[in-house]
Amino acid sequence: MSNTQKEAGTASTKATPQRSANLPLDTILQGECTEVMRGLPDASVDMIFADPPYNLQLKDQLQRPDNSQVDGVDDAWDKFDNFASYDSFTREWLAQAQRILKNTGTLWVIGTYHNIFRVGTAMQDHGFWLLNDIIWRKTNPMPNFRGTRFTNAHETLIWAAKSADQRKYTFNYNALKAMNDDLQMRSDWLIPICSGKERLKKNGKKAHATQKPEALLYRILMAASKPGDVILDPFFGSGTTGAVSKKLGRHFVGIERDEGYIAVARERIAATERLDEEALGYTISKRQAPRVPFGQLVEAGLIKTGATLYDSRRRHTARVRSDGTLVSRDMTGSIHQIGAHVQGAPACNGWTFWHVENRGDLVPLDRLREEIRAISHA
Amino acid sequence: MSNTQKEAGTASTKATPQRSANLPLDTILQGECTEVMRGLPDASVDMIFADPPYNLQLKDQLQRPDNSQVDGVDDAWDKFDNFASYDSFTREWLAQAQRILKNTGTLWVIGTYHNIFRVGTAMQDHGFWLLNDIIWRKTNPMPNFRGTRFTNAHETLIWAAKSADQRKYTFNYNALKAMNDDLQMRSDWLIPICSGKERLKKNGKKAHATQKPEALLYRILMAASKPGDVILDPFFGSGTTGAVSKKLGRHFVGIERDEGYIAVARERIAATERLDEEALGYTISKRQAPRVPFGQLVEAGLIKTGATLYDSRRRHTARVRSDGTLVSRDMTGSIHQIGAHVQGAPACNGWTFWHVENRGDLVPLDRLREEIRAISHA
DNA sequence: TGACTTCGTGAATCCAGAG
DNA sequence: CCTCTGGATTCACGAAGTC
Repeated sequence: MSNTQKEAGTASTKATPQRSANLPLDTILQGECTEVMRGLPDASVDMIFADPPYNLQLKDQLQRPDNSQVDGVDDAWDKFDNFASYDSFTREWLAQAQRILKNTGTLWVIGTYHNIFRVGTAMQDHGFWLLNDIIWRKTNPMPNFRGTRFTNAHETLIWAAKSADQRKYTFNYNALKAMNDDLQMRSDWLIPICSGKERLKKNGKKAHATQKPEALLYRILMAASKPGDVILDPFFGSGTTGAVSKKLGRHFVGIERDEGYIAVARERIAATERLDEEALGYTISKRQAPRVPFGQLVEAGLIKTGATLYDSRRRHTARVRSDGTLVSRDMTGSIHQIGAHVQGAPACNGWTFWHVENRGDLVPLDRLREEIRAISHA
Repeated sequence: MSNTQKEAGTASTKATPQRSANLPLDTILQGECTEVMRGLPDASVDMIFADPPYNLQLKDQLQRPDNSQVDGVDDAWDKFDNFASYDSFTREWLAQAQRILKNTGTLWVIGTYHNIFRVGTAMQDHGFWLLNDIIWRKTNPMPNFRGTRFTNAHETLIWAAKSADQRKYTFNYNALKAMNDDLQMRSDWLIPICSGKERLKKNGKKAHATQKPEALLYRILMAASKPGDVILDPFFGSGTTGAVSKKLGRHFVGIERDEGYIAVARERIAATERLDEEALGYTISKRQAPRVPFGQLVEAGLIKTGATLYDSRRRHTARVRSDGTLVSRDMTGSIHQIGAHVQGAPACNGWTFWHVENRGDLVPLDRLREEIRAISHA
């Protein structure tokens, strides 16, 4: 720690931020969000979760960029002025977020209709590439007491990659699918609001007005980060991001202005335990598994040269050559090429298309590949 | 019809728009959205539903795992050079929409993450007052075929009043509550996509790439318009807004550029029938229902002078005086005032707070009021 | 007829690595 | 930049065909 950012609880000095060479892990930095972010190194964090102010009472929370006070003028101008200052605030922290994020990293922002449209627009303008907007559906929202509107029963999250050409972001597709009864996870998530024992209290009152449920952060971290990753939360608040990061074996970096919230968050995180390795395990996708060429199955003797392969309905056949290529009636090539060829399809995954016969049953090549992987892993 | 806008099928002339004195009801005006809107009078429509282009930025053809092609939106009307040109397009039609809308009217816009943030920002900048964002959750969305993102399973609607000081907009709270098993309607709506018989075909192919389900428009019109109201749809497309407006006894004004879509929509609307009065009847909002003073219940004998009232947990009591005021230990006043007083609350709805005892059970005053209304209505 | 299977399709910013 | 290739990847619903 060598600059204006300071670890929670230590004294602070106001000075020009100097960029530190590396990140202080699993700590809370006290200070203004944008200012502290300026001190963090380029391309250093794997994921950012941001829960910025929702712009509900802007005058109390924000000032113009030049720190001047917003005057009481007529409503329309006043409103425009508020939006403008909120926008500049948003664009400043987004610019820092984009700089700090690794190329493979993604940004999550949560908000409501008061602010989320402005945040989304700013993200697009900065070149973030939107991947999804996610709807957090609340099982137990506060009703609309006056009967003047619909129950505001959701909040919106925006999930974005660093830029349009960054397509290699972290997304644990299969883990999320597993969490959803083996169906692709959708963009609408049903999660209760934070209440009961999870809700942090201080002197009998809620410690933070907008504490997010851990289940929400759990799903986000499971989806878009890996164990050991560094998660930045520039609006740390009561520390939900830190607590869930610790639970899931991720590192966190929190930024928070309010010393009171920091104290609450530190205590909370200290009381949180990392889940054990078994609980941390998650479904990895085939994409992450080591590549196994088909020829290796022939080499290993799992498939014999000259063996006949069939598709699942025995409508097509091909024979295996010693170099791991296939031959059909009029063509030779890879398992994929021949699979595509016999079907007249533009492409084909030979691993799932072709089968070998075993005591009358057809076994897909994919299963033999799994055996190879299990052996070489052991 | 006296200006550049023209009814569907008639000849058109390009000329400077002159504003017409009144609206051509239940017709489709052919032309560019903003240009045609310039010809419509100020403060003349009760509700606007807008389904603008989403500005999707699709690159290559997408194939399903079975190698079939996805028939994506590649229409010219969805092509914009960049965000700036989409924004100026948006701001132009929004400005007209705001001018044309009655003070009591509301605007609905639908979109996805590709465009909705820009639309929402522009609406706020124009002074529209956002009332809710509504999530249309699709029961049967298209999956993400590549396993690269979450299933994009929803679209977002923004519902807004004309300006922050327009609070007397139309909202049929009770009708919506009745549609939702007597629970307050939430901001997330589960509705299937438009398919099957409802989906309009032309030469065996879908007539419009983005036809909206009638159930969606049904709920919107039930919520935010009254029979006889005028509904404007500046992006009329296949005419879902027109068809549902006719069904529900509303008038529509459609604007559409494409003659082919107009032909489809006209035929569709001609084949649509207005629902009968019984089906049309909906719960009258309590705020619109005739006001029933508490004293009227006393007058009617439903509550006896001197009777004791209780809150639902019998923690507080008050006694009824003959003039319809209540008396607690140290104060007299209306049911609302005394309800607030005994709780130490700033305000209280006495109709739901206070109960009378009936054979040991507590019955809220609200239920007795409903009886009065039923009697006086008959 | 009925149960069962197959096929088509929907507002979609939808691949990664080697050479 | 490019091209080429391996190979990973889908849910709900309606219509039509099959047994």
